Amino acid sequence: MSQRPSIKDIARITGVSPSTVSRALADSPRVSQTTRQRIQAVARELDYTPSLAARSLVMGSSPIIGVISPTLSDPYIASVMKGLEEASHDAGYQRLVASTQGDAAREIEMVRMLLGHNVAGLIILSSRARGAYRELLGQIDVPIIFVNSLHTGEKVYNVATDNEFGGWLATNHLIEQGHRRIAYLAGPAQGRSNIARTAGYRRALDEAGLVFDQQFVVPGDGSIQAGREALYWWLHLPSAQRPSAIFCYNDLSALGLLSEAYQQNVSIPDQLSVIGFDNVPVAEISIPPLTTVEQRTGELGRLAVVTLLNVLEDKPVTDIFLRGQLIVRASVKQIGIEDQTH
Amino acid sequence: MSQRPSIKDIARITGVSPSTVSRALADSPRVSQTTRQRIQAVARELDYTPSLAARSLVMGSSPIIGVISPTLSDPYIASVMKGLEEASHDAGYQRLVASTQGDAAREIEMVRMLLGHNVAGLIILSSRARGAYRELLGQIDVPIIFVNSLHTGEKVYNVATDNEFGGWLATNHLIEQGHRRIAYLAGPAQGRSNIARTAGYRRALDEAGLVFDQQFVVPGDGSIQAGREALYWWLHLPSAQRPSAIFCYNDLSALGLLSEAYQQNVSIPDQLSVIGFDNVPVAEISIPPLTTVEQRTGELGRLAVVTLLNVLEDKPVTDIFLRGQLIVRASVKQIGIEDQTH
DNA sequence: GAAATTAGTGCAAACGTTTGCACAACTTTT
DNA sequence: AAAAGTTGTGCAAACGTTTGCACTAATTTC
Repeated sequence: MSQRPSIKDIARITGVSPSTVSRALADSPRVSQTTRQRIQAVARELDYTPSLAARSLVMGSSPIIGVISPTLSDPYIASVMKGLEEASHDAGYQRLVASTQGDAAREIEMVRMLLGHNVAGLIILSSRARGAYRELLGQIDVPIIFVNSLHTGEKVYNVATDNEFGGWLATNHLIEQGHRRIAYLAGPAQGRSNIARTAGYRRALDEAGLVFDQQFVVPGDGSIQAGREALYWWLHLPSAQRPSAIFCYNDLSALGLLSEAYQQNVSIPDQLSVIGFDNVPVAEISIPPLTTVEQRTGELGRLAVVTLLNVLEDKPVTDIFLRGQLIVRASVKQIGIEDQTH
Repeated sequence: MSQRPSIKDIARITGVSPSTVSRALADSPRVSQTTRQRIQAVARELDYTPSLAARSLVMGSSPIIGVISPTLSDPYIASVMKGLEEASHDAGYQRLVASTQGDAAREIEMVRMLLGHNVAGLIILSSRARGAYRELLGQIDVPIIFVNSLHTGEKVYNVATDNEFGGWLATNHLIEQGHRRIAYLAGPAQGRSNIARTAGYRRALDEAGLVFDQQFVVPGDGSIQAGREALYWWLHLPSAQRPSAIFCYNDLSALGLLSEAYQQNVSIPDQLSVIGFDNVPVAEISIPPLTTVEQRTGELGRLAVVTLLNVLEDKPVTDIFLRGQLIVRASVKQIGIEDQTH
């Protein structure tokens, strides 16, 4: 009641030593069938829960995965978390989750705290702390898995979306649909994923023999608002210079653009084709439904855990780059040759 | 490097006892200025991080809040989490987060695990385990805060959205806009929040002298799909019997309805007014933008932490019921008397 | 039937902290 | 100059486990 029962209480009641209780509860073969059952019965009776603090102290590690994320309120993160949660639970691990609000200093502070808990490993989502790790990484002796941010080091592994490929896939789809004037609504300028998606965009253009035009890269930050502003950018272009299609850094900004287009009576996809990235749940019900490149977020989380577990078990591990598929909906229009010559 | 430095290492280096080191690091006044600084310098030098397991063991509790949630991938939960995270971080607490996939048995398992970690308290979101707690609650000596699910017991407190009020607010708004035939697209039938919103819906009808008609309560589960199906329910009604407005259990199903309406050329709000519940971020960019009742989710999370902290500090605490405001956008149309007489 | 093995159990140390108590060395009070 | 107080430090116990080692008793082997 007031105090949780300990192994000693069980020992006293059953008349054996604490060691025997410990072994019995761990189903050790070194304790007889009968005493084991007696002990387990008493444990159940007392509603015994082991002190994980004590166990962690003596074992030097605990079955907890430390997870660090810049935020918890982003649907992309939420989905990664879900995969993470399922996989870790199945493996008998719990998660200690810390969020950093995108603050690099706080990220490092969190790493230290989690290490103080003897976590078995660390999974870090979309790390914001670039160089800051350099020093720390060497010191840490638990494995670290970075999700969607690339780091190197001993016991450091990566699970990431192949953003370059995704960018290529999206752009290439637009090209295949006949588009020749294709803009890119960018994400956070310094972000790895934005840089990679931009690279994929350029490669697709290059392969199709189209010239890359910096004018067609619209600055943005992945927000709904950025999408809205992109529409005004488009509207203010002389119509002869307007792109016929735009690849958006993410679904959220694509949806913002769609919404504003509707308000301003710009018809999507008739006047402008739009493609997003992520395949968030609501992309399915936008007007028109959004064509996008899926990001296998749940899988990302799941694989991060699998990788971590493999490292812990000394199995061979390699960095993983996940490729998403194109999800074709209705925001991209096929156009003929005549449509694009101005 | 290989082993994290302990308090003993610092003691050895500085030539004092472990006790003194412990006190120095805790900024105890019982240790002299000079030794304190020397010790702290060495600690910083060694990159010392305290073993939280050891501390938790000796102190009998640790600055961790156990959080249990049915899922992590729902935007509503994500937002509550955000408020929770901010408030707890500011108070110097960490969170151990477990999710249950809505499984009551697993929820109880998680409670036990978290207790094994000596958590300072428990915050449980949208609990699915009804009666199952009865027995457990008495045993637990840490405070428990339930968010959006009502429980009673010693050291048990509630922070919840006033769903009855919200249901009333939404329905009343429709009535004020001239609607007389108002449907309700329900959520999970057994869910507390659905029951409360239904009650609010009925009360608003009653107060306006309108008769409640069970035919106008459409079964659903809060999913996008449920919203879609609701539109077909509406379409298949003889037009004379159709409601002019529908209050949806949540935004997600309202958005599903909106999307399907667009596909089927049903004009919202001209043919049907729609109001949601939650005010999720994308409600702002739906077509048309969704009128809804906000749920102050971040606040819910923040208040859960505040309540927990107050209990821990023996301050007086009461259950909290949060009321959200009406967010008027464009999915509800004002209609005159003539429009509703069939 | 003695020797060797096996099965079942207990002892005690260890994990890294915190903290009540004791103690020594000063400093102040009387 | 003795008594009383203050300041800074150390000792040792405690928290709840796990586990190597030792021990006894029963069983098997020769």
